[in-house]
Amino acid sequence: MPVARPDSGETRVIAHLDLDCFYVQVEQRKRPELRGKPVAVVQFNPWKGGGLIAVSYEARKCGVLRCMRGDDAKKMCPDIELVQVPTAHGHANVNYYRDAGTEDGENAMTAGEWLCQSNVPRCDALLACGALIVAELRAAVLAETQFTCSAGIGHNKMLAKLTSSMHKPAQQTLIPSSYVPTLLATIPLKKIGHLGGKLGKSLTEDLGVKTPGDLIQFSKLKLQELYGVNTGNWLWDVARGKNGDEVKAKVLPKSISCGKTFAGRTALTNMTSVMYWLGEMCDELQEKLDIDLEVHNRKAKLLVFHAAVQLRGGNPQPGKKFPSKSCPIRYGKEKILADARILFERGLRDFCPVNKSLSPVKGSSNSKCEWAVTALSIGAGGISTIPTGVNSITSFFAAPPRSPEANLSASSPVSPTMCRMPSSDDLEGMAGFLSDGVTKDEECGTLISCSSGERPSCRNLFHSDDDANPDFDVKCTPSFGCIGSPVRQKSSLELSRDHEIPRGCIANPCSSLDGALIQCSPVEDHLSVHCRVETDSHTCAVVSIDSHPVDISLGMKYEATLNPCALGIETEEKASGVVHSHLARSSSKPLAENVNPPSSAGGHGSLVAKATSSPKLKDLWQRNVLKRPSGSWEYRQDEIDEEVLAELPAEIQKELLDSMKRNRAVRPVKRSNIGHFFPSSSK
DNA sequence: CATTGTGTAAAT
DNA sequence: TATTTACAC
Repeated sequence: MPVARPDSGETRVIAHLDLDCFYVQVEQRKRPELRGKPVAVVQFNPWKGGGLIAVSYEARKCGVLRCMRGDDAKKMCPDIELVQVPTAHGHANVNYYRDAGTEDGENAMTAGEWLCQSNVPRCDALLACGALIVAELRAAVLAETQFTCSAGIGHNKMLAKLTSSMHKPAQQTLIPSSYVPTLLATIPLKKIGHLGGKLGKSLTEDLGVKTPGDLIQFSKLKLQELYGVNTGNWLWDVARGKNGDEVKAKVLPKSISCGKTFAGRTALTNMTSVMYWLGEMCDELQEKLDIDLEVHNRKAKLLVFHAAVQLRGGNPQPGKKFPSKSCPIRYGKEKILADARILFERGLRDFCPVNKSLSPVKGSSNSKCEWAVTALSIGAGGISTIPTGVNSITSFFAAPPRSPEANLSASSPVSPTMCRMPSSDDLEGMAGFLSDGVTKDEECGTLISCSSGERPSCRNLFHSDDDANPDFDVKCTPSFGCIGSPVRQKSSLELSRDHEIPRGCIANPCSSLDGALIQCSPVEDHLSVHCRVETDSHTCAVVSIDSHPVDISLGMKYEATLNPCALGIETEEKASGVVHSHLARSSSKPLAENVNPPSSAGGHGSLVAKATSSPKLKDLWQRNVLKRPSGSWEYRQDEIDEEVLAELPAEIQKELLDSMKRNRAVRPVKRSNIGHFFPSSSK
């Protein structure tokens, strides 16, 4: 069947979704009286009121910026509410509640209006279709989580990311191809990903380039000469709003680390305090590793140590940095601590002037060489799935890694094998896969990819907290095609629950709930939190609670039905217990990696929690998750709201309807399945 | 003294 | 390979 393709190479529709000042929204949901107010979330730090890590839009109007100190924010905006990240604070006042971000921009057009203009090219009409879907998706996110998000819709990742932040909060922006040159000539260069640092600066200094559009005057050759072939080509594309990056799956972290800084007078100047803090961090690291082992069945291979150290006395060579050190990792708090100490001392020997070579006397000061540690960090790298089958036998008999000291003299240790990086072949397979309209996440948002005539699909939201772009002020004009707020805002009206989805270090105990049911189903990537749970049989299970309607609190009793599919067991099993701690890692992974073997008692694995709340939400859940064989959050064309469909021009409506018929005829039953995650096997 | 703490990826 | 550097959120 002949489909008219635009002659431009770019036919993709990519959307980028981004939660608005996410930490603030979490606090506001917990304390509704904070809604509509200037609020900032501060990271714990007694110095000058802590550092701001998220700022509400009301507070931004006063000029409050992320990364200011709490005290300064208070000066600029005396009414600001500063909420501490890790502290549990619980006065639940029922005050007025104002939903943020419901107001549309004055001159914003609806997607339908914009689409009905006569001069809209076909490729941009596709964008508008995507925009309608994204508006629905955002409304669904709001309904399920109470969080607003913003979105950008464009022909590639770069444009989608760029525009997602243009009309925050709670709005979305579509970037038609015709507007790209104007936009690129308008915005600061640093708004483009990877140009926010030194490369962007040198571009401005070397070439006087202030906007991405300024780059267009330089030949590909010139850019290649100055910045290398790869970067040169990339820059040449940037100038034209082109970007070939594919929407890739969010994968599990490949490393886990802990770090702390000791600024100014808090710097550590003796071995005792260094060992104290290293001990804390090693404990924390080991706990994270335990969790990763339980949840993902993975182990790390490498221990990496880094510190920032100042030399006080002697001859502090300017510019010399404390070296990073690494060694094979040995699991266990004490072992990690012992090895970290060795790595630290090894670094000190390299770092300190030779003539002052020191071997710090245990537990005493470092009188021989006056150093001050201003930062410590330890990490575990080379994390990969534990080998199974035959390999597990060999690894069972393999000698565990020795301490780094032992390694000095002994034969070479087992060398850590890093995770294989995707090759270009992989990426090619992925490209075909993606053009089928399957969605994959990236680290800071959800990207939705759909191509003409295919069923657009999307998967759930992943959080990001980057919307600090106060200087980013592009006006919304009709020709720009700004498409205002959630189309289906109404779907949030009947929500009156008080659920909580903590994330990251916001792991406060949540408000109570009764009768929460934890139901098992395969986990996809979501905004999520893991809870360690004690089952009746004293087995530790780790539960991954998803971004679905759910209330979780520490100490909460739960009942769980363990999904045979997710756990690799034959029949359904029951488990119950108490939520025991919040963990601070969001997770996302292909379904297959989520399968854990059952343990001897009770079993453990990743579960999805589901609360029995309002009928409306229950319906949402059932429609969007339970019926999906893979648990993915797929959007079916024939489930697009009729009102949304009606907004489209007749021509597009017809095309959508036809394509639905085709899909039904060709694939009567099949929806998304996990085969999509394995492009290499299908191609 | 003071943009923390994490994490990825590529260069060297 | 080990370490450093750059970048992002």
